[in-house]
Amino acid sequence: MTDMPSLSRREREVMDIVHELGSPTAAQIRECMAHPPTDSAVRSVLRILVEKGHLAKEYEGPRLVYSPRIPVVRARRSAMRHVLRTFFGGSVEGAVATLLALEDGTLTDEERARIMSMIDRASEEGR
Amino acid sequence: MTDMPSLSRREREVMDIVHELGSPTAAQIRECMAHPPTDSAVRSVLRILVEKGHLAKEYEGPRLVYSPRIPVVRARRSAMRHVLRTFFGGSVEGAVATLLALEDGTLTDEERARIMSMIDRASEEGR
DNA sequence: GGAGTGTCGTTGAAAAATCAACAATACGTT
DNA sequence: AACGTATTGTTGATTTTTCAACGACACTCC
Repeated sequence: MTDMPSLSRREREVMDIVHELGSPTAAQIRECMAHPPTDSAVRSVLRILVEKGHLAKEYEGPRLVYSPRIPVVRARRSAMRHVLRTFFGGSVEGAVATLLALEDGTLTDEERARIMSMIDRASEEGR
Repeated sequence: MTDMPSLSRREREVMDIVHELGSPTAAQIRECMAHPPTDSAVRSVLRILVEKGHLAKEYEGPRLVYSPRIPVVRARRSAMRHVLRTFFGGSVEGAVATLLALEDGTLTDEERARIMSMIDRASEEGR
């Protein structure tokens, strides 16, 4: 059904960076890597990822950029579902708890309000 | 920033399964794999993971089980922080939104209430 | 006892991934 | 034109990963 784990270590690293940056160039991707190999090495990975159908290559003005072929929304859902499953046993409550406790994610009043109303709406639609 | 993933595809798959199951045996791990290789193949990966210090091997009664050496709480935070960063640009609001929208995570009234109060508490403590 | 079954560990060969060297192209500068 | 620099794509060698084949051990059932 959902066969998509076939990404090597470098391939996954690159995919993550592309998701984080949106539509980066090869050079930008390289800059973001933990231990960047040669420029040509990065290009090899990029070529494979395009061949495998995970990345799209297109000219944005003069420069060549790479972007995910799977819609961001779907990728987000998939990633979130995965951590929910493997680290929180499917408990949305637990997941939200550690999300809120992350020091780097402080909420503004507006954000808090919007999240509240999201929960309200979710419970109204409650199947 | 000190990210040294250093896990191959199979290694990551096994680590995820161990996190999901808690303290599984080698056989249980194999059962959970998408495309399970031989029993001995699984054991090779397990041995590597113990050598690398990612898994601990111990006897639970008569049987040998494997468990993560990094505390679950820390692993959860780390995993959540990673998806928050790479898929949601650090937006807690966005992350909570897709979390609530996941079809497989339906909330009971109690859960909903607890999440609400968690958010309240978070905003009180908030800077 | 011994034949069958389940768990465990290691070895070595095949397959895949990683990467630097290289070649090709484009574009501006002198 | 000739040179330098930046960006791209490919090849092939090295390293890592993946995995089945084995061997050892414990235990059960006949």
